[in-house]
Order: sequence, then C-alpha cells, then structure tokens
Amino acid sequence: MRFMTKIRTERRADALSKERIVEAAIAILDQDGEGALTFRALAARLATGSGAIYWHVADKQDLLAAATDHVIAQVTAQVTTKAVKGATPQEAIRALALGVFDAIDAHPWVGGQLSRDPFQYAVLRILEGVGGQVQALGVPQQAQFNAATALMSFILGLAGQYAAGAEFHARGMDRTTALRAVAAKWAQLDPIEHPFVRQVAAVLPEHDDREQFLAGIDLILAGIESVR
Amino acid sequence: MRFMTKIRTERRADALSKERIVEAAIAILDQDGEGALTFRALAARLATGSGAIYWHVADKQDLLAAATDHVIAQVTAQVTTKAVKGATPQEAIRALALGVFDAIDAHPWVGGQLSRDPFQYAVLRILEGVGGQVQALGVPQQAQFNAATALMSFILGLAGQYAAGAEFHARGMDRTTALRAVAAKWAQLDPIEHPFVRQVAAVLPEHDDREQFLAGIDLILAGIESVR
DNA sequence: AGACTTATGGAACAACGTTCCAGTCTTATT
DNA sequence: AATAAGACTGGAACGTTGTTCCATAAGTCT
Repeated sequence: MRFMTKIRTERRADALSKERIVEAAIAILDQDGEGALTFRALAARLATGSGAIYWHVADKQDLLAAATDHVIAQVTAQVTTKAVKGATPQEAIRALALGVFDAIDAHPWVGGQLSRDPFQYAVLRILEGVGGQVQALGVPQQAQFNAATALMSFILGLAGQYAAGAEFHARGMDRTTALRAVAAKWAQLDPIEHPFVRQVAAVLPEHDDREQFLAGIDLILAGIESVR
Repeated sequence: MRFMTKIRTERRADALSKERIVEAAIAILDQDGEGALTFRALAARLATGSGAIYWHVADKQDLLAAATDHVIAQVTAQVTTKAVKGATPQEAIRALALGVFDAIDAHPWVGGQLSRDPFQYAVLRILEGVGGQVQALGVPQQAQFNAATALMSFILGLAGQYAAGAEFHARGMDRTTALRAVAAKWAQLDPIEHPFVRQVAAVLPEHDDREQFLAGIDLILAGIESVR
C-alpha cells in the first residue's frame, strides 16, 4: 500500500504480503469456487484478521484482478516464449487463445473476472499478445484495432459463458450431464418459434468446447485474411 | 409461483405482479444503475415489503433474467418483423446485432446480465435469431453450430465489456472523457513490453463503438462466407 | 359461513465487504 | 540503550445485502 524507500528485511517466515494473499485467494477460488472467496475465509486460511488483509489489498476487486493477472501472466509468458520460434502469426494467435482457454478451464473464476472488467491488466496482456500477432499478419494499421479487439471480444465472450457454465454445474455434476440437462430443456421448446435452438440442443451434449473455441478463432482469422 | 387453473380476476389496480415488478426493476436499473437494484429499493418503489416480491419472483437472478428478457424480447421482435422483407441474411444478422448493441447502450446493465448467464432465455432468443440467419446463409449443417455460437460469443463478449465500461464512468464523466483517462494510462506503459496497446491508446478516445462492433460482426461474417 | 388458497408487508437472520482502532513489531535516530 | 515513528497485525464493529419467516388480510370455493 505504501512505497518503501528502504529495502525490506523479512519479518517472519509467515509474514503477510500481497503475493501470499493472492496465492491463498487462488487456492480458495480453485478449491471451492468463486462464492467461497470471502475476506473471512481468506483471513482464516492465512491465520489472521480481515483488517490485516486490507493493508496489502485495496478491496475485493483489486484482489480478484491480482489473482486473475497471476494466472494470465503465466499463460502469456509461456506462450510468447514458446511460440516465437518459427510459428506463423495464425499459429501464435491460436496458441495464445488456447492458453487462455485452458487457464479458464483450470480456473473457471478467471473467465468471469476477465469478462467483467475489460480494463484490468490481465486483459491488457492478452490484447497486447493478440495485437502483436495481428500486426505480424500484415493487417493494415487502421484495421488492426478492429481485428484485435474483435478477437478479444470473442475470447472474453466465451470466457464469460464458460465460467457461467462451470458455475452452473458446481457440485457433483460433470460438464456432460449438465449440458445434457440444458439440451433436454431446449429440446422441449416450441419447434416453430425455436427451430435452430432445438437443432443445437441435439449437438450440445457431445460437442468439444476446445474445438468450438478454436473454430471461432479460425473463423475470425479467416475473416481477417479475407479483408487483408 | 403456482400454476393457476382458473382465470384470475383482478385484485386491485395496484396489485403486484411479476410484470409490474420487472418494470419497476428496469426503471431503477436504468435510472440509478445496477448497484441500485435492491429488494428494499424495489419494495419502496412498489410501496410494499420485500417479502411480497418473493411471492412473484424466485430470487434476484430470476428478477434480472426477467428484466433482461423483457428488453431483449422487444429487440428480437422488432428486428425479425422489420428485417424479414427483402433483406439478405447478412443484413439481418447486422440488424439483429445492432439491435442488441443499441439495447445495451440504452440499458448498460443488460450487457452485464447477458454475459453472466448464457443459458437464460434472452440469450436463447438471440441465438435463435442468429442461427436462423446462419442457416439462410447456406452454411452446411455441421458448421452452423460453430458459426452461430461464434457470433454469439462475440456479441456477448462486447456486451460485457461495454457494460463494464458504462459502469466505469458512472457519474458525471461521459464516455469520451472516461476513455481518454484510460488511454492516458495506457500511453504511459512500457513501450517495449506493450507497443500495441500504446498504439491502441492513441485511437481509443475518438473511436466509434457502434462502428467497432459492426466491424467485428463483418469480420466474422466474412470468415463464415470464406469457409462456406 | 366457514375452509382453503393466494397474496401481502414487515420483522428477523445470516453473511458479506469494509472500516476502525488498540495494540505490536521493526527500523532509524539520538 | 532509550525513544519516537512508522509499518503491520488481528479482531471487533458497522452498515447493507439477499433471503426466510410468519402473522394476517383478501379473495374463492363448497
């Protein structure tokens, strides 16, 4: 919270710090879901009081943004160092997008947080990665903004949906049975008013989310190339 | 809450009903934002108690979904009746997407709600509209699912971002000055680590959201046509 | 007229984010 | 070594929220 003019010597091994708080928050989020992260639960896990946490963290939104950035930073770092050598821009974009997707798959709360605040640092990281590859793709300068933000919106949109879906089948139910339940409900809709949704319902339970996500990315990439 | 086997005679002119509750909720949401909708505020506006509201509405999520559906139903109804006559599928998709965009622009809370719950009825309405036009576009059956959901994800992604942005400049600040503030922050980022975001920052304050949104739609449409 | 369902409104509950504050520990200065 | 000043801690307390409970009224049916 304050700037430290001198080098900090360690207090104790279990001293509080933003990093330790964020890691504990991630552990709670991963283990028990988005609703389980409260300052009381966090304080209990860190064996302290809620007030102490506020010395290192501005508020809950700050905490969630830091946790999200912690996860996304690993993704962007890993992807950019691995994909730089001899990959086409298209491949790099696919790798980055899939990295984000897998991160959300492993930490569903990240999806919700990403889609909720477009100006947080984690989103900026992804936009930078996507934008750089859009440039490398040879898209003219005026079109780069629209191309990169379109990819971003698609990624964030699916992030939010996936996160909501994960929340939906929180306990016990796995993804397939949860989707089957939704599909069953959709299949009972009025055939005249909702023909397409009924057709989708048939495919929904056994579709591959990763494949669907990648297909969307490829669709946008094809669109970008067609207007290049 | 219960099924009514007989026709309901009216109680009083000011009798509570789900419709009246939803309309009051929309009025609060539009006037004072997402954070202002509480059951206490709602009860005060309807001159009743919070308990009475729960007779007509399951919980807050149900209320928000109903309010969102109220807004989106108007959009889909208006677009489908107007755009049917002599419009290409592409034009119909653009009209539908723009209708959703304008609805979110007029009611920013709709954007947040749409991106938060992908299985609510309002989303289903949009998917049906998009999907029908994707079929009309001549996309082969196996590809329809990916094409329609990609359009949906993009729309919902931008919906969430736009809603978050609207929340961001809640009081006094208009959109341009709010974006200028974000752009100023981005312009101060490290040029080596974030070259693209800095370039975006220059364009950000004076860009047109509607145009950006439409450009994304057209990009995906171009992608769909290129693989047709 | 009574019995039963539908509907109302206000009190009460548990949980949350956040603030406050009385202390304790660490470091720098005398 | 003593002391002052800041950094940090932990737990109590505050105000607000969604939701539940319940006594009671209004309407409907036999």
